[in-house]
Amino acid sequence: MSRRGRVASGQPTIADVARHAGVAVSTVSYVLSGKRAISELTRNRVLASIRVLGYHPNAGARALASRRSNVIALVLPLRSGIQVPVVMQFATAVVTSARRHDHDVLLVTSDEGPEGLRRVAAGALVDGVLVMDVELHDVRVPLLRGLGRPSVLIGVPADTAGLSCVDLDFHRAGQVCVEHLAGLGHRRVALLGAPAAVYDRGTGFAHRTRAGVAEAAARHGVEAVTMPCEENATDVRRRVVELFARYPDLSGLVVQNEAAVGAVQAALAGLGRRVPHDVSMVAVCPDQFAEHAGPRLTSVPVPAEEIGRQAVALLMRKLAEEPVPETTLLEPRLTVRDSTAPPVVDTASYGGPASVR
Amino acid sequence: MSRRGRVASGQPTIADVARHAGVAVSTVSYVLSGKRAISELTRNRVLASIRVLGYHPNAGARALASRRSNVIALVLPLRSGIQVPVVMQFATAVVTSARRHDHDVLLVTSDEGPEGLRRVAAGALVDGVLVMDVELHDVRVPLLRGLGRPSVLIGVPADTAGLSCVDLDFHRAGQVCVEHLAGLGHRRVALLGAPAAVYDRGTGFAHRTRAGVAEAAARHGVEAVTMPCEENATDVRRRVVELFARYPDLSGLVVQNEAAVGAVQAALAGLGRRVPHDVSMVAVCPDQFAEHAGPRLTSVPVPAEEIGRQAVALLMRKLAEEPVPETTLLEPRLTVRDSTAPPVVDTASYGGPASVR
DNA sequence: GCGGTTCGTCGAAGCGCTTCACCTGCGTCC
DNA sequence: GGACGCAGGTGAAGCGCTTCGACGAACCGC
Repeated sequence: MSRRGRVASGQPTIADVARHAGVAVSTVSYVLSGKRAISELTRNRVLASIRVLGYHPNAGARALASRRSNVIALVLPLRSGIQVPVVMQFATAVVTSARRHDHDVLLVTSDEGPEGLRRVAAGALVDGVLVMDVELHDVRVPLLRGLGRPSVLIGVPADTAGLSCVDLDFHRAGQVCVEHLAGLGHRRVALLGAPAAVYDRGTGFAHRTRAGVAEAAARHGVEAVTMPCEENATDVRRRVVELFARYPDLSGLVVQNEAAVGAVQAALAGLGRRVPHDVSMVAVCPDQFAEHAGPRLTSVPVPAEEIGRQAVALLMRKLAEEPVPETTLLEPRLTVRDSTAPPVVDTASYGGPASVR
Repeated sequence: MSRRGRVASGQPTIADVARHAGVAVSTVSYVLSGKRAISELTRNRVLASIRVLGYHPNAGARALASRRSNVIALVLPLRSGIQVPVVMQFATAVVTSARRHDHDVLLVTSDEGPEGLRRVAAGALVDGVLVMDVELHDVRVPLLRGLGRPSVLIGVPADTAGLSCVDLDFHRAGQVCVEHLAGLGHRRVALLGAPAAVYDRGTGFAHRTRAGVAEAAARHGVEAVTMPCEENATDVRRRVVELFARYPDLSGLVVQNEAAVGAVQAALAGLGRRVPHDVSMVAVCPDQFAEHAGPRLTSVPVPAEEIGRQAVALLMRKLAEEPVPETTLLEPRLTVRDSTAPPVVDTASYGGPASVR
């Protein structure tokens, strides 16, 4: 007796709607799903009843019957060395895109470990999985392969066989930065990278950028050195000082650590090196950030929003059992602003480090 | 025919477990839920079968039958002026705590508007709701009251009747900062607050802090001015310059804007004002941040983790239909570090602004 | 040794939805 | 004009789980 439905939960059920509209339950279902043709007349009656009763389909019942929860899992990294704002951008892009595809997002943190993934996937709580912050040799990768649910990685592991990955082409990003500096005439550049921990655990983007920098440098006859870099002012300062002590002719800097950019600028100022007069600087950071820095930074943004959108789109295609490419790499885009310039060659007009402090 | 179960989804069902263990389906259920006494022997047989078969209960079926999804919604703010790292801390604390209570977390963004809340709540996708970034007169508040599901707010609206709220006691935090400065002997202080947009939309924490600052100042005979403050270096610099131009005797600063702290320091340095010699500064920011700044900052942290944990605990108690208090305010804790000191009174030994630049 | 408990287990009735098989009428095609 | 297809609708069988009532067996007090 369906009076129970109303008594128990307070929410009207599909049966209430059907009764109110004078049609069968299945008809209501078809109106909602659009999986069958329904006459204009009936459809409108049903929709009216839905509105009048304030009906919302019960997610559990729907998931049980259709074997689809319309929820995807987003596995977020919550450990040291991550770029919190960038992660947040990903997350919001993912949620927004997922909603457009009529899906919700379940937040799973990596500190629950792979077990969390298995739990939500095996229990059919989620239809598919989005994994962020993928390492080159990630423990979750074999698990994903045997999960029995579609998944998309944000980031690219060493072996992509049987997976789908989306990311900025960080190799290319590294190249682009160096090419820009080389084109301006710089002959020695340095990459101030992610924190050491990020390299140590083999995070793809850090390694790929480094490789791209090295490769482009070799190709353009530029000397390139790489240094990991923590995010606190103290460490940044030490790194920068060390860098210029060791390589006095260093004139170009690639900073791939948004959180450290401000500290790098401060450290350079402390050394009396002006940007871009004495040293050029290109940052891998969001455009908004680059715009507000002083001077405005030549930068390559990580298109978090675009990546998140693509990742969701790929996952949806996999859920629909359409074929998708294994790897999707987005082309980096370098925007020239005020922090890069040709190096000073005329030592006579050189107003650099020595004259200040 | 339960062969269908295995064929269709690949996952073993509770019926498979029951058959394998030679017991009734209900017995397996009771083993899992612990809602009835089960003999040690039977329990072990069932648990063994579960392990052997790799059984995971189907979330949809469970939700349908039990009217509990074991999922809570976390409504995150994703708009301008928020403190991204703090929000992230909240989120991770919430996810971690929720997992300890055997719940998962569904991410809902505010930009879907109140409709998103209604959707997940009415559809029984979630059992309860956690709302962040609450405004004094939040449109979601009336909605929450009529939602028919338990909710907990992180932040405190103007009218808390019938709600449950958790937050740092920002009023007290404002007081504590001023009391510390007053105790050191400062006679004119300024609050560099959140971005103007945050005040404009009536976000509780910003208004309460301001009120606390004003009140404590009045009580201690201190002059206090307040200025909203954007997060980019340009605006911060302008504000700081303006502040000291208008109030040359200003010697104490309360900065409630983690993202601006670095820029404030830079601006002060630019004006030739040393911290803490010429101006004392207390920040509302995470301890870790305060520790790494130079000089180390006297600060009041927002205990995001603790608040998140409490919020989840409250929500769980509401789900269990236990009574909970309307408002839970956490006492702020001020840690004295190196950025505050008594003001310079001996003008003879004053080596401040005028002598530099 | 006989009612009354308590313990451990079982069977079956849903939970609210989707989907399949089926039915009816109607226009269409040779 | 009979076979056919199709649009539009119905009923009922699950989906995999929880939970209620029932039931036998063991245990209690007297």
